[in-house]
Amino acid sequence: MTHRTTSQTGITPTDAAFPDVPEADIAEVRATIIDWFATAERPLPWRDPETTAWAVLVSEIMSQQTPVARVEPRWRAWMAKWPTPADLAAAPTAEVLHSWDRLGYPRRALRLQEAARVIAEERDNRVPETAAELETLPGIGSYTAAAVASFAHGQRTTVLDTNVRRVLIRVFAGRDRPSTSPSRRETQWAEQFVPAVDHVRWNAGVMEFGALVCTARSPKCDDCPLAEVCAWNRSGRPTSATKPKTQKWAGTDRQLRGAIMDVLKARHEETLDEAADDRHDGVPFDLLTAPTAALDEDMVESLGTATSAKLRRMRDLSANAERIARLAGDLVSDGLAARHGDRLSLPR
DNA sequence: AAATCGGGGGT
DNA sequence: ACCCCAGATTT
Repeated sequence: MTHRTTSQTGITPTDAAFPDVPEADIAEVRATIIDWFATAERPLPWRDPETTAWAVLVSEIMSQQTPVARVEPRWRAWMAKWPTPADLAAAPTAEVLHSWDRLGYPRRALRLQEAARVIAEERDNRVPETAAELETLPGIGSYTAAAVASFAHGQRTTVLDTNVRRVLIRVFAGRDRPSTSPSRRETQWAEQFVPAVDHVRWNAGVMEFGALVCTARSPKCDDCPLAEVCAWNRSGRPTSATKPKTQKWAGTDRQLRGAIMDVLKARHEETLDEAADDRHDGVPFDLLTAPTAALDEDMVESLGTATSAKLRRMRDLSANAERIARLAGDLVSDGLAARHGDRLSLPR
């Protein structure tokens, strides 16, 4: 017998991992979440009706893998400095990275500026409105594209971040946490929960609910308005297998790059100071007096895909890069250099 | 599918 | 110490 259960549309096949859900349950959860959101919503500045689409986009990029509470002050300063895509597009990359400071994943700052340049130069400084168009921009994947299309443009999209995935998996599938990354099947499954109307408030509300109530670590099930409907709660909140261990920090490429960034950002500040004083005559060229343009290249080189092999290449090919590598090595000498001699080869 | 990419704060 | 955070991109 081959009869598989199908959803009411007859289009989406289902399995035990992503089961069919009665329409009555979906309706109840939608209403509960939207009502809860109306009373519990955090007053995040990018939710202000006056906020531009570009400002929403910036908030989403900054929020990738970064707690919203940490993003908020940084977003305010960033938007005050570069209010439009054209403003960011015209900024020196060194200044962009310096302003990004320690938000983490500095490659996001580079992609954001690349996206700003595309929008400014090819799209008349206007943020695309559809998720498909947004996803063609650098640094914008499926989540960010859906979020910007929904929150900035009111489009009906399926916003599937870590919060939404956790809520849906618990409430409708009875498991404690989603897989590492969403499958195509999961995305299709999640689409059915997005209502035809109020989809923006659903998207924002279910995300907020995951951030404030249905949290990963200590979910507030005792005070949860979905406790009676939630499949996970009803089945006793079983826990699944442990996730793979998180990557080490000490002694890795990431730590070295962080040290390099610290050096370069400090030198960048000194460069700006000296430029203001107009007294860098006769000072030999080194990292302390390198012009901003040179720092641009070096800072970019030290980011993202710069592997330890690449750093070795930098040291060999560029006198300036050699100084950077040496400075970075000095900075972490107690850790990396001590364990690996004078090489910048690092453990994985 | 698995690796890689930062940094900080909560537990 | 370990886990998690409004993920994206490369291998």
